[in-house]
Amino acid sequence: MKLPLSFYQRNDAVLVARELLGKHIYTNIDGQLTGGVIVETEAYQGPEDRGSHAYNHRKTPRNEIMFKAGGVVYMYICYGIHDMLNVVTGTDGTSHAVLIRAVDPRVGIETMRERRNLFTEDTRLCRGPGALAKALGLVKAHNGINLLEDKIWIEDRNEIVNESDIIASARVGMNYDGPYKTIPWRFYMKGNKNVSKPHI
DNA sequence: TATAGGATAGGCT
DNA sequence: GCCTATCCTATAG
Repeated sequence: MKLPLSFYQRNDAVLVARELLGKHIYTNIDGQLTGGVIVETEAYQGPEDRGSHAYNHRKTPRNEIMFKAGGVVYMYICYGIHDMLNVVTGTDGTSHAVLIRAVDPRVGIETMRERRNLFTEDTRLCRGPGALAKALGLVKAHNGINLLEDKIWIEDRNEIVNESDIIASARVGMNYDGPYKTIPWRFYMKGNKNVSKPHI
């Protein structure tokens, strides 16, 4: 059921990002099981990718986990407020990763609402990378956790995702010029209400 | 050591 | 649609 290490350790983060759509992500944190279906991802691929923290082989205390073999989690804080969840991919020494940007919530919805302070039906529950990390109970301290352990993991439940239901577009928040600003490495499920804005 | 700015989200106009 | 909280990190001096 859990995706095997071989899924993550391919040296093609763009392919992994696409294939993570429709997979089920779970966390078991503070005794609470929460999870849902991944509906939006972004790929960050290699030292040439100007959008990546590992651009130009940059390796710092923050991002060194990106250089590990695939199948572990890379967590970092954005804008001083939001914890971001990434899945490290590729073989040892590469710096590929996939940012999980949105989840269709399925399990432990009450727990996720409490963590998010949303107490009614609200499509914002896991919409956006900061939102889903908070709903799933993930913080920077979870950096480096292996996806084959029992704190956070991803399962293939044999749900078919049609190619025609996948939209590829430019990644969000790329504030610089060059080809990596517009390269279509963001993937999301067409029409899904849990996909973050902007819808381009 | 100092400082600018970020792979965002939520609230307000 | 615009504004900004909030703080860690990367980078320059």
